[in-house]
Amino acid sequence: MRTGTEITKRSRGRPRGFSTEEVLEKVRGVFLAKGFTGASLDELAAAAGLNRPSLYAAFGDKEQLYIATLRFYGTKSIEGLDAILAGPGTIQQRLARVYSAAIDLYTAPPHRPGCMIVGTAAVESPTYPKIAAAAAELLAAIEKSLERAFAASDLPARPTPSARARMAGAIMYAIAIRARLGAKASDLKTFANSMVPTICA
Amino acid sequence: MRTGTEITKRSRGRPRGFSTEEVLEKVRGVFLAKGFTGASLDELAAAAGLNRPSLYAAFGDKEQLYIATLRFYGTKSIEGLDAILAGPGTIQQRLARVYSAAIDLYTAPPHRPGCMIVGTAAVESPTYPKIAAAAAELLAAIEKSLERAFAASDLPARPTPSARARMAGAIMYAIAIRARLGAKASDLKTFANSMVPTICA
DNA sequence: TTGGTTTTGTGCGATACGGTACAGAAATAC
DNA sequence: GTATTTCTGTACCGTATCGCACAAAACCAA
Repeated sequence: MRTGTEITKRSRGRPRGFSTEEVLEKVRGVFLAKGFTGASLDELAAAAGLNRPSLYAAFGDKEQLYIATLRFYGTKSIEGLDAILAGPGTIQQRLARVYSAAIDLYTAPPHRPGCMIVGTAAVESPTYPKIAAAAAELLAAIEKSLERAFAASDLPARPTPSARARMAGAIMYAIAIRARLGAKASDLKTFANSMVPTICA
Repeated sequence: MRTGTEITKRSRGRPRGFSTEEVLEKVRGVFLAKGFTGASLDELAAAAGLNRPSLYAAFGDKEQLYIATLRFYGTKSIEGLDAILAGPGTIQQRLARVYSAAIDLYTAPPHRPGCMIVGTAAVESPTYPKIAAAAAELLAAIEKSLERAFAASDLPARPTPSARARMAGAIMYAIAIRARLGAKASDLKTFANSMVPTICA
């Protein structure tokens, strides 16, 4: 918890020329396209609009910057997920909306990036345990969010909400993979729509 | 098809001190653990037991070596998949056997590597289109294999065999992701077993 | 104004990387 | 035996990489 952007205003020295969130947002694009290992600090700094030493001073090394970006991305995504699931309509309609929104993000031009967790964090897991832990934590949070929605729905008690959540999550991860490998958005939407009734059976 | 290991025996000059398949098998371990970008030619050559120039002469650059490894891995995997699906038992039993075998491979020590396509090829897709194409081709072949098995089963005509295959594939990819992020084999097997009746409903 | 404090940006250094040239070694063809 | 062809291994090149020193700049407190 070292946010220190809003509250901590009494900075003694020269103030920063950037906001942490803005930097993470810009850097995310590079990490999402190239992955953690494939993204160079030069590219990251250029995308963020600042120099390597500034990046380094603000976030530590590349791994910490990546994890901060991943957490930022994940938190935002889960907020979006919660928002859709808290919206109107049947659980089927809300789940379909979740998939539709995810597919739009996953297949966004020009890179069809898929999901940052599934598409870039997974590959680094054996080498960087901290990345693996952060990614696993985020996937768990995603499934918790889904589980809450299923538990609050009027679906039959079996399968359990957590089993439904694991299944719904699995479908989402598979969509992310196929998007990154080039699948068309329309095919993914057809697939997602065909899965919603099964998940909610 | 440039096998040239068994048939082509009339090599004019000095014979190779290695077999293509052996090298691909050894190199696969490095690519699987580190990914394409993360694996260095030094590591790959050391794992293969030969020097960089020999690797380079035999396979071209790193990308070609990776794609050859991916195709080799994928072809072997699909052969194994076909073999299990052609075995005895109900389609439910055979599908459960497929997942069980996959989970054993995906959670093998020491790295819990998951699947090479899902775990390492996906991240490179935006940067290396040829890798993306090879990976997508392999996933399509996996789903074709599953589709044949469903078509030959006595399951209801709806959902269609191809829809069942996409779903079964999606569950497999999700398992691969979660394995690489550290999920326990037992949890994955529980999940897989819970999905088999749904896929075969 | 003066001193203290933090950020910025240039520039550097050490290393690791992918890829290759080149000479020697091991086999076959004649 | 000699020539030819192919593979092996050392040694190397240019580049890109991560990470950091260091001085100048921008701000606050007194």
